[in-house]
Amino acid sequence: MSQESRLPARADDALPPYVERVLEVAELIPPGRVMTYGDVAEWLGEGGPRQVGRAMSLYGGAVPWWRVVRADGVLLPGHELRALARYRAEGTPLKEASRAAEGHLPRLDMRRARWDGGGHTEGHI
DNA sequence: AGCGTGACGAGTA
DNA sequence: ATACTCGCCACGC
Repeated sequence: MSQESRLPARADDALPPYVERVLEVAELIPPGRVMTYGDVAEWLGEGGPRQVGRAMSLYGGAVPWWRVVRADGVLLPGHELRALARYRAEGTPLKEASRAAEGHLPRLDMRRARWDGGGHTEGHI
């Protein structure tokens, strides 16, 4: 046929395959732990941190988005307080801001909070 | 087709 | 700790 029959594809049905994979990984992260965008990308074996970030920004609302974070532990801009409430409720390791940095929110203690998918690495869904 | 932008990351100064 | 550069890749204009 002349046109690649580019079907309209109902936007409310299936998300892009890559996005679905990203969201699944996000759901695997246990409470109290986090994974960086780069970790998720590496775990999937495809895409990069920015692609994971894009997927999360557009569709992350359906999963525990606060468990997918930046590698430097900075809280998600625009959602700092919402994320912080989650971390405190889950007991996620935080690094309190120093006195001198008053006004700054705490950052995640990546050394302790980072989760590598331990135990899950066999199935990858 | 180029160019700017972004829920990134690592490196350097 | 802050600022800036580069590499990365999908999107929108």
